[in-house]
Amino acid sequence: MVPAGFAEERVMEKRGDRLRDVLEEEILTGVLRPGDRLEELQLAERFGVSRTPIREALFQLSAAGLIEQRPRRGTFVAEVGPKRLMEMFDVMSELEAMCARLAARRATPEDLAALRRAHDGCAAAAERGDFDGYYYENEIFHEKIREASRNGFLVEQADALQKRLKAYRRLQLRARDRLRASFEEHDAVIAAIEAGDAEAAGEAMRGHVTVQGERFADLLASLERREAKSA
Amino acid sequence: MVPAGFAEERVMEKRGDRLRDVLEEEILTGVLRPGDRLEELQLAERFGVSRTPIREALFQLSAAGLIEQRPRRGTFVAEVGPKRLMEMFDVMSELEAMCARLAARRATPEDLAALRRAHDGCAAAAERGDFDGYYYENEIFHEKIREASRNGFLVEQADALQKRLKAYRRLQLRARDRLRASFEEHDAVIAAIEAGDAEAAGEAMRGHVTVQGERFADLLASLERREAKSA
DNA sequence: GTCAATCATCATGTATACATAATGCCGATT
DNA sequence: AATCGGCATTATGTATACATGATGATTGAC
Repeated sequence: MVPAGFAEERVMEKRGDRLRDVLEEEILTGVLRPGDRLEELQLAERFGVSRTPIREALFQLSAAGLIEQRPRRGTFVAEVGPKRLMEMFDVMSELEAMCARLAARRATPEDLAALRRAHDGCAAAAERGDFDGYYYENEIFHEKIREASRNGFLVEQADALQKRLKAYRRLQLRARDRLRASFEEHDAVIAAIEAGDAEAAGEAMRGHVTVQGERFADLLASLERREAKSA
Repeated sequence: MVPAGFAEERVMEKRGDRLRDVLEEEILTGVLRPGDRLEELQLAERFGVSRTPIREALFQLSAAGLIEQRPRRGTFVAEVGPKRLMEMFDVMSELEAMCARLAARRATPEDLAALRRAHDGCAAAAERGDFDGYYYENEIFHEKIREASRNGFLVEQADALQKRLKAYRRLQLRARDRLRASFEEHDAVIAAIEAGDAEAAGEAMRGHVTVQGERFADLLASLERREAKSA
């Protein structure tokens, strides 16, 4: 029987956990690209460890959906087609909408202040046409809304799914008008949350995420068509 | 590079996968109860394998949220408190509501027929006051709605979360009136889906799942209070 | 020259051996 | 008597050795 309550115990991290973080980062940033093979021996040599912790890391990434393990065949960075990407964004939209609805009902004054700061950060980045900056501030904005939902489990789920989708961010179109449109959508969301209008907040957020997903999926589809033609 | 399309390849299952299934079943059915310790050596001996595939199984269960691994300390069947259980049911409600909404829009005639059959199964079980039977038919009903959403990713997420919650089903109250109330809620859901009213279907489903979650959480809270008192 | 079957190669799956940190016992000290 | 600290124990973390199935290259038949 394990004691019911365990506060902040500083726990030694396993090698596998650190390796997972490194590999995850490389997948999310595109150093490792969808379809790439991950060979255990090669990774073991690269990191100077045995295969055992490597396998642990791979299992964790596989469970997170970032890689795909095919027994006896090897493991590969997950490839997501347009159809599935759309499905994932549909769910993401819903989770984010739920966060926004709950945030509208439960956000504390501190939550609202943090949210407003993040929004201002987006504004500044949009103003100067700073795409990378906007991307960064945008993540904070969404994160603050999630936190304001005051549902820890929901936050975990949303974060996990966002990670899976993040690997496809490099498909993002860098259109100036999209930057402004995104910001205006944020504006509608934050206004609804501050007004305590849960339904409006949810709807605004759903639309905001969905349009982003559609753009990704369209672009991905066109890329795949091009590849198919050239192959 | 992995081939883009891989049809039905019969793949050999790993031992770890089979072990995961066995342990999962034992957790979901309550043979292994929240807080129970899982010792690798002991499990290895029990199943007649080495620790390696046992560890694989544990990693998978850990990722699924069914167990908790604390480095150097051991692994335990996950314990979920009332607060977190409520959070999880809130998310479950939302996912199921989303399934219902999508089902109302996209269900094929075959989907609707299967759904109706499942509903009739529930009716029969409720009629004869068969709690176990209703539980079984109820699962099919929900599963059919999920399938009718035609969003494979959503179905996966909903299934995964349902598994995590399933471990708490033994808390279910066996009240006859709850059986009838549940059935009537189902009736509202299926009516809205058949009518193609997405919003109504979603709302009906949300309420249906939420009320169930509240009952679980209340019961769990009362159990924990009792334990705390006796300790 | 093409195709298919056989076999060598190698990455993955599994077992075992070794390393190390957490746990609990026991005795010494206050 | 109670508490602290050291030591033995043991389960987990890691490395290595062995087993096995997938891959593809070679060879032979047509």
